[in-house]
Amino acid sequence: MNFCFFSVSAAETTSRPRKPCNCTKSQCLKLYCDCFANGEFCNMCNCNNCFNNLEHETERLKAIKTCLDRNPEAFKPKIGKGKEGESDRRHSKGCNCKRSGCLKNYCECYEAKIMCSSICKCIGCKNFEESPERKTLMHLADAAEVRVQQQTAAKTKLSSQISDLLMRTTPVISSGSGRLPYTFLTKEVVEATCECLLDKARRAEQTDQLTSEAERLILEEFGHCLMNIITSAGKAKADSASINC
DNA sequence: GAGTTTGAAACT
DNA sequence: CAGTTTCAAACTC
Ligand SMILES: [Zn+2]
Ligand SMILES: [Zn+2]
Ligand SMILES: [Zn+2]
Ligand SMILES: [Zn+2]
Ligand SMILES: [Zn+2]
Ligand SMILES: [Zn+2]
Repeated sequence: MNFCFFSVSAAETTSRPRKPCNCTKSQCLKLYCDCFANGEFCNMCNCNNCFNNLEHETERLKAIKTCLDRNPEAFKPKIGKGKEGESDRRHSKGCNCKRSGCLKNYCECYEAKIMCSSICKCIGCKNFEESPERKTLMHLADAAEVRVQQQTAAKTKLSSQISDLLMRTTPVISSGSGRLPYTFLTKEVVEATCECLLDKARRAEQTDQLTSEAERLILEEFGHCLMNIITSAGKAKADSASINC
């Protein structure tokens, strides 16, 4: 629904997007910092007293040496895995979880989307192939993914139909009155809007228990749709007016 | 957004 | 090596 096509411009033209860190006490020179741990400089991060940059080259190299001294494999390909002959995707050291059941992102195995293995020393692990808890979680996860995709699809459809209609009908609209052209309320737009709202309703039905809250969300979404239509109609009128003058 | 929970990394 | 502390992120409300 929002027409921002220019959002991904300056950020990652060359490198893949990395989540910015928020370190405050490590100066991004310890493995606590994900940027540093991945052998990368901090870029577009929210850290304080960051030394993980070219301006602190000396300190940085010193820190790297310290880490390497503690663990020579500290900066190795990480999750030691890949298709190395037989070695499946395995965590190099295994996790040591005690309270997460290895089914939350606290667990490095789960975070890497891999099963725990024999080298893990976790307690109460539910992150193994046959685990019912794990399967349930997976189901819920991709169900949510489907819902998001449906919502996105509905919004895209509505947007495209509105702009489509804008192209097709703009030259014809020339009513000089102060009213907006109601020709926008076509079958297509109404259907797309209903689809959008229905999708929102289905989503709310499964997440929010409170009916009043669900109604509020749907109404809010309707407001967005209506705003989009009104704005488009207004633009069309303005355009046709400028053409006539 | 504030506060809590968690486990890797660091330290002793 | 084991026990403790520190840390930043994941999570909860
Ligand atoms: Zn950092
Ligand atoms: Zn960073
Ligand atoms: Zn930093
Ligand atoms: Zn784990
Ligand atoms: Zn594990
Ligand atoms: Zn586990």
